[in-house]
Amino acid sequence: VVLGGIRGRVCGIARLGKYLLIDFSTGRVLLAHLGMSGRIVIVPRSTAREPHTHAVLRLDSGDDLRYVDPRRFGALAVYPRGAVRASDELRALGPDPLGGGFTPAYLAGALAATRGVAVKSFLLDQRRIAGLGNIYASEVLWVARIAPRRRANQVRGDEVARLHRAVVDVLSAAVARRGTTLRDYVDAGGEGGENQEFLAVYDRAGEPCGECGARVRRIVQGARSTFYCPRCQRR
DNA sequence: TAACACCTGTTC
DNA sequence: GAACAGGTGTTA
Repeated sequence: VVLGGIRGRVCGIARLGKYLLIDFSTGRVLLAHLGMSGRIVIVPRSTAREPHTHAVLRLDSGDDLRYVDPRRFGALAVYPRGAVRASDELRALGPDPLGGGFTPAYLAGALAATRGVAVKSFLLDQRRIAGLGNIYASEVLWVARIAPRRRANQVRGDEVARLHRAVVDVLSAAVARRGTTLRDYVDAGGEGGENQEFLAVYDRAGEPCGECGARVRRIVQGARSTFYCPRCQRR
């Protein structure tokens, strides 16, 4: 597969929200989003090609960088370096909690600016905060002790401070544990992460809350599963 | 703001 | 066969 004439030396790799940015010495940037089932793997060129391999970059090392995505919800794009930030993909993203700009004051303002949306859905909105997905949204709210159906613009004061800290802590911990592997996720070396062993509520409906022992509940919000503790997260 | 669409694979 | 899955964009 030809990727917009990508060539040259990889001179940097960065992440913004759920987007991976691979910087090439020739002035181009490969933007990748893994969607639900995407993987980027680096394997010897002789390795048999997996089904659903949509793109391959030949590396001088003799390895291939392969983009594999059975469900095809992910995407690849190439931009000149100077045009990446203004691209359709990145233009509207909110601050990344592990980058700059995600402050308690920002969060308070973003929450207050909403109209009636549930705080769980707020956390999933990449225009407000870039990088939280369905797993971490539930985990964040459990850590912050906020009920998922709470209206975002009703979250105030000390709750905002707890929410801000929870967002940063949950994401930092997940990255430190190299991701959450429930089904598909692996890193470029094919290794799964460890964070799934530390999930408090996600995918744990019916199990006791580690804090209070109440049964974790599953509800559906915006067609996505939400998990929470009905005792620890009363409001 | 909710529903649905886009896809394939896994599990019940 | 149905329900479900880590995401997001469009439509009503």
